[in-house]
Amino acid sequence: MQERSAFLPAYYRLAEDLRAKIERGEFKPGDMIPSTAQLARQYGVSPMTVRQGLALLAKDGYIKTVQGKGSFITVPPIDTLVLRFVDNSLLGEDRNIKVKLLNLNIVAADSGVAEKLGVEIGAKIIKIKRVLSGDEGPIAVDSRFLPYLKGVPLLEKEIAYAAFPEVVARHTDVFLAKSSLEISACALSPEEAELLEVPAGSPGLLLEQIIYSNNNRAIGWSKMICRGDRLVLRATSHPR
Amino acid sequence: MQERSAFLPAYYRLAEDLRAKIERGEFKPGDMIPSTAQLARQYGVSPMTVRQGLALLAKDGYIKTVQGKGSFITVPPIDTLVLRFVDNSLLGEDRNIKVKLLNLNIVAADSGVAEKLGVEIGAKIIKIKRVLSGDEGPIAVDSRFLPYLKGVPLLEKEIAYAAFPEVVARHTDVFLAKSSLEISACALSPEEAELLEVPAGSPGLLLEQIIYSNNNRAIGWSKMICRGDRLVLRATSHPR
DNA sequence: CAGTGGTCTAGACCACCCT
DNA sequence: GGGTGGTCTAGACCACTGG
Repeated sequence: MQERSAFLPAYYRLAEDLRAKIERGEFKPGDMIPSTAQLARQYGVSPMTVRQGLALLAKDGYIKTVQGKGSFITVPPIDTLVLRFVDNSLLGEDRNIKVKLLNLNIVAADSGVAEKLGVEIGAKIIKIKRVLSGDEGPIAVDSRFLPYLKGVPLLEKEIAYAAFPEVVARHTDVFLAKSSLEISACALSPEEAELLEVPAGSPGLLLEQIIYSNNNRAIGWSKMICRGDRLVLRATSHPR
Repeated sequence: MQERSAFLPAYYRLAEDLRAKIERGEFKPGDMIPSTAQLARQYGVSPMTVRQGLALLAKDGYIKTVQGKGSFITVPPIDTLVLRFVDNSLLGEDRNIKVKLLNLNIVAADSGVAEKLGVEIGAKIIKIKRVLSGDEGPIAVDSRFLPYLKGVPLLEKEIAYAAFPEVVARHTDVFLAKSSLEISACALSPEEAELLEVPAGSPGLLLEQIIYSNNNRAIGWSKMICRGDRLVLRATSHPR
C-alpha cells in the first residue's frame, strides 16, 4: 500500500535511502544491491516504483543496472565533465560582452575550410570575422564559416551578433544535432595580437567549434582565439 | 492492448516516432506536443508507457515536460558539451603515456594551496610533481596537492602513477562527489619550459582540477601545464 | 531451471496551472 | 473546473543470465 506519510514521492525516498547507504559506505563499488522484488517488499511499494527509484540512481551514476543479473554500485563518473560554452556571453558569466564586426563576406573555400565543412574546394562560404570585448578590453577574435545557401538572405546584424549555434540555425534552417569543441593553446599571430592588444606570440586559447546537422554534415565552423589572461573555461562533473 | 508486432518496446517506438516528427520539422521549438492521454489513445498504449517514451525524449533534450501545462519542444542543448578528462591517458586516446616522478614530499600549505583545499595555512600537504610524456616527448608537467592525513600510508608508486581521482580516492577513502576543471592558456615559466623542452614563454594549456568529497570539501587539487602544441581537449554535445 | 531486470496494463488519485 | 503531467498499484509476461 501507498504511504503518503512523507511529503516526497516514494520512489524518491527509496533512492535517497539507497544513496545514503552508498555514501555511508554500506555498499561498495561493485556490490550488488537487493533485487527489485526484494526492495519492493522491503519498502512496501510496487516493483514499478522501485524501478523508478533505481532509474534515478542510475542517472546520477550511483548504480548500473544489468538485465538478468542485478544492479551494481558504480564509482561516480568524476572524470566526465560538463562544459557550457556559449560563445557570445563567454561562459554564461554576466560579463557584458561587446561585439565588433570586422568583416562579413563570401569567399571561396580553401582546402582547410573545405575539409572542415565537407564541401568542395572553391565552394561559396560565408565568412564572418569579429572581435569580442569585455569591460577590460578585447578578449577574443573569432572567425566563422558557413556554407553559402542561395536564396537565404544574409541578415547582417543578426548573423554577426548572435551566438554561433543561433546563427547556424537561422541561416540554414536545418535541425541541429550536435556540436564539437576542440580546445588547445597557441601563440598569437601578429594580426591576432594586434586586435587583442597584446604582444605577438602571447599565449592564447584556441577554441574550434563545429556544428553538425542531424544527417551528420558539418554546417558551421567557428574558430575563436582568446587572450589567455582574460578567459577561463570551467567544467564540472555531472551537475545533476 | 499491447502490440508485440515490432521488435522494439512500445515506449521506444513512440519516442522514435515523435523524434522523427520533431526532426522533420512537424513540431517546432516551443510547440506543445499532444497530452499523455491523447498519445496513449493514439498509440494504443497505457499512460505509463507514454510517460516512459516522453522521459526518453526529455533525457535527450528534445522536449521538456512541465507539470500542469504539457510537454514542449526544446531547442537541442547544443552548447552543453561533455568533456572526458582522464589525466593519465590524456583524453582516452590510446596514447602511450609515460610518467616521470620528479618529487613527492610533504610541505606546509602556502596561502594559495590553503585556499584551494580549504585548509589552514601551514597545514601538512602532500605534494607530487610529475612529467607526463608521449612518444613524441614531454607533454605536460603536473603538480598535485592532497591534505595529509596521518595514519594513511603513502604508497609511493601508486600515488605517483595513478590518475588523479584514483589517487584521491585511495588516499582519503572518502566518497568522491564531484570535480571541477578550469581551462586557460598561459605562457610557460622557464622551469616548466625546460621540463617540456620548449623555449620559455611558449604557449601552454593550464588545467586545474579540484576534487570534492560528498560533504563539499576540496580533497585534491591538480595543476597541469601542457605544451600547447601537443595537447588538444575535445568536447562534444550530448554524445549518445 | 530459478532469479534477475525490462516492459506493460488499466485504471486511480494527486499536484499543478490556467481561466 | 477542466486540463495537464506526476505518482502509484498489483499484478502479468518477456528477455536475459548463470548454474
